[in-house]
Amino acid sequence: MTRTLPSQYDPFDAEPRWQRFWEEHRFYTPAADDPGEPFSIVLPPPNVTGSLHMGHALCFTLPDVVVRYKRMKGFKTLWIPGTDHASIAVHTLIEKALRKEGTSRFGLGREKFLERAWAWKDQSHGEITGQLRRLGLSLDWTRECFTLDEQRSRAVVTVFIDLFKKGLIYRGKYLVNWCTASQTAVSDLEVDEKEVKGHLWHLRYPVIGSEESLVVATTRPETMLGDTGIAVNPADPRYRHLIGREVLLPIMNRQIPIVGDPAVEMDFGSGAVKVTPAHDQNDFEIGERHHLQLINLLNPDGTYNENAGPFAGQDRFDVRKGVVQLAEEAGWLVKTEDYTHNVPYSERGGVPVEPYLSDQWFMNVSGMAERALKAFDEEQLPTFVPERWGKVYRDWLIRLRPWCISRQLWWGHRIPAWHVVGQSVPPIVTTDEISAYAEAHKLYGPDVKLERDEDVLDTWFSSGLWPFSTLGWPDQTEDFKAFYPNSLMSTGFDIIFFWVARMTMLSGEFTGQSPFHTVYINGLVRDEKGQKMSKSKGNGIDPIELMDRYGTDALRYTLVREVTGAGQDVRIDYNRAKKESNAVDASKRFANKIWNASRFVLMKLDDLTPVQLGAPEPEHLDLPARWILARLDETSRELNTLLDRYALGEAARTLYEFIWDDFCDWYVELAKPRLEEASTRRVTQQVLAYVLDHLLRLLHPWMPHLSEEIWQLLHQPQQATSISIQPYPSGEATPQTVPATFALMQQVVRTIRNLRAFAQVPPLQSVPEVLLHSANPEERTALESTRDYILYLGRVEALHLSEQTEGDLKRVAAGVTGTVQVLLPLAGLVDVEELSTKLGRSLDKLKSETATLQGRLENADYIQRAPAEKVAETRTKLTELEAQAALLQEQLARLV
RNA sequence: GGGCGUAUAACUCAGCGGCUAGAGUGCAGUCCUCACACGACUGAAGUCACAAGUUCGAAUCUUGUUACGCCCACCA
Repeated sequence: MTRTLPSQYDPFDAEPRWQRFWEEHRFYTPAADDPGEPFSIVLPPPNVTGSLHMGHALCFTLPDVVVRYKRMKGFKTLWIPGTDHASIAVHTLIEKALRKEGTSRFGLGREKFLERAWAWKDQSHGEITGQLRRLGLSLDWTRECFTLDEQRSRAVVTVFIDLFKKGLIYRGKYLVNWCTASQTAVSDLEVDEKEVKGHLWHLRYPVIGSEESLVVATTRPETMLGDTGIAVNPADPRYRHLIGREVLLPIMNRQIPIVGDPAVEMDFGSGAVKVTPAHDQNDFEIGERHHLQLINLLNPDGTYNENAGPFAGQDRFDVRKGVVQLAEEAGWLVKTEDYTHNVPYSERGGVPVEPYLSDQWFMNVSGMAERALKAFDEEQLPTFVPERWGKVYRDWLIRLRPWCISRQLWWGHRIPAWHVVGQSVPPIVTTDEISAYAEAHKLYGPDVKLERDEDVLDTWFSSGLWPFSTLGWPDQTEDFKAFYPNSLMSTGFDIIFFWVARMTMLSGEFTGQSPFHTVYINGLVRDEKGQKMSKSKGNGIDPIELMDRYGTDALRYTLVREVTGAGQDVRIDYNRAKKESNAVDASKRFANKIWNASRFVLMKLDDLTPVQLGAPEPEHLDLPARWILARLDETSRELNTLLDRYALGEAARTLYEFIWDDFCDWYVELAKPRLEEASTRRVTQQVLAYVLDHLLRLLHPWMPHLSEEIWQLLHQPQQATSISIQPYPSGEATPQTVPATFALMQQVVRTIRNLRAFAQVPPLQSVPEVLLHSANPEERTALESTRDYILYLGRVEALHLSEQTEGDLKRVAAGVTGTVQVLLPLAGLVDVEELSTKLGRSLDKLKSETATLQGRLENADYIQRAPAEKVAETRTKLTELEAQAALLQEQLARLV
């Protein structure tokens, strides 16, 4: 009885089946006290802003390959999934929706707004977790987290209070990047510079008590209304004498001082700079150094306030026009130049950000950064793969500035601080309102009234705690003890600053160690034109579309296979109209190839499992069996080495070659006749079953569903188990060398096939005989031992082995491989001319090769300096090539 | 202004001191062989961007040049 399987693999049937199976049976849910060395990792939480894109698919599939490998290697493996509340992103989405409905968050109120946000989150979360499952990731869903859930919120509050008590979180009036669209502060990292064609306006301010005047250049003339100083370089001979004097600021008619500051570039513009400390970061710093006044001109919505004199109430862009017009009319506009410069835009709001003076919460991270630097420099923690990203990380840590952690939004972790109404005293920072009042009463008497701070925390505050908050911290849970620190973090290089650095800093502060040992940095996914996929460009490819067409395993395999040097970008060819991708299609065909090879094996096993068949016994093995088993071990060893180095793509390619070239094209073909013969059937079954079993395990990290499907068919397990928890082949059990005779046989077969094609013999037609000539007796013995294989694979009826060339070469197709001459006698005359050309070309190539090698050997330096083994190698090679050339020459000679 | 990456077959990419520089796709030829036409076999296809250097030996290391791409930075 044989099993009948469809001739095409159907991923759409198999994949959801195994995904449910894995989750139901909790193969990926380790207990904290399970035996084994831990291997732990957390999923970089996707934003609940919508659905996943190709970048996610790549970023999550890569670690899944590692995680599945480690689990099979016997590690106690934990991979925790989760999602991120994405404060500003979700907030912006909801506000956009409200605007369409003709209202705003202020019209709706905080409570209703948050209801909307939670509803949005639920929907997006459902979509995302569905996609994560569809990708076949071996996540432990029983431990799923959300950055805004109760336990994670506890971690956030704990950290906030602690850092506040240490004085590392503080509140103050500082210049922040203000997004006038979402009316919140944003961090430096959330600002994108855009090149904009603007103007450089030169304005003249008269120096008081002098005939002189100073010309300043500016790209934002409207800010002159808030100027409180002029700065020049103290080394500048043009202006040195004016330091300490004052100019009269037009429009506002304010007297403002001229100060000397080395930050001023003498070569740029006029060499004199207007200083607006409340509206420019540089100016703010100059202002601090020289105790200049701060005048805020801006309202949160981007209009100018009462400090703007005649321009109060106007929008910032209108004020610019107004000021320029006034300057022109009054004659203090010296000139206007076209000027292309970078303008900071709010990443989320899409409008130019304004440096804005406001009350914000900050985190002083300098101490934490120092600690992270020390861990990196002294212990290589974390270790970056590839290494070069470590430098990027390091440079960033050195230049860190205080982190603005407050956002004037509603969706997020509300800051746990209560302000005392009507009193200018420090806020009370604590866990909840009741304890806030308790403390307030103690400090300020029974009548105080408190108001909770309106702001929420930057999203990255909670993400920064992710490696340990997901393990239950601040509680000292069993999970935390067993699985912290994490073994690996896999993420894109674009968030090394946003995220990786913040995790290492906060982890150092709160857990005393690096949150993870290794950081694996993956590249971007690019589209068919090589452009970065992004929502704004609309060139994203939905991974679901590719999975719908080709199956999950095909997509996974493609993504990983295309990743070569880790951190390199991945380009997916894609025909948008047809929704087709050659690369993914190739992987699908690989999957189908494996399916069919397995189908063949299963049909030939007489319904016996590998266990029932027993392992192949070394003493009964023939050459092909010894060869494929040795190649299996060799491949296993290579895969282990490569995977340990995170060379996931290279490992994928190595396995591909083994499965397709060695197993399918050579071993399975040779197994066919041996299965027909009673005496060799059993051992061949054993080898086929054994190799299939092991190659499936080798394959499992990349193609979990396909490998599981076949493995289950092969083993017919009586109880629920999974290939994903079977040992990964190490290749160390039988470290045999690959038999060289097999390679000789392959060469001869290839040459025969080549000659057949040359003589236009159809693939299925047998040729009556082939003559092999070799002067080497050992080689003849080796060839003799592979006679059957050559006959079968070459479709030859008879093989004549001899020491010397014989026969009429006008009636043969001839070729040479190594030192073996292969002659294929033909029924008719060969096209002598064509054969001569062909052989002549081979000979020319050989001769140039030979010349190269000869030249090398004639070089005394080479003999002296190159390693002896290389020299010996060259000699052997040369002898071989010369013999080959001689054979070819002889053939050619006999042709004419 | 600093820093990084990439340039190899028509296309997408491997190889990163010593194999006759490889794969997949595409192309050409022969075949629907009882696992697979999502397949088998065979073939054609390359000044390894350019230049100089180091080395016995360079696609591979160094320097420079060119082209493309990315990151960081307070020249108003």
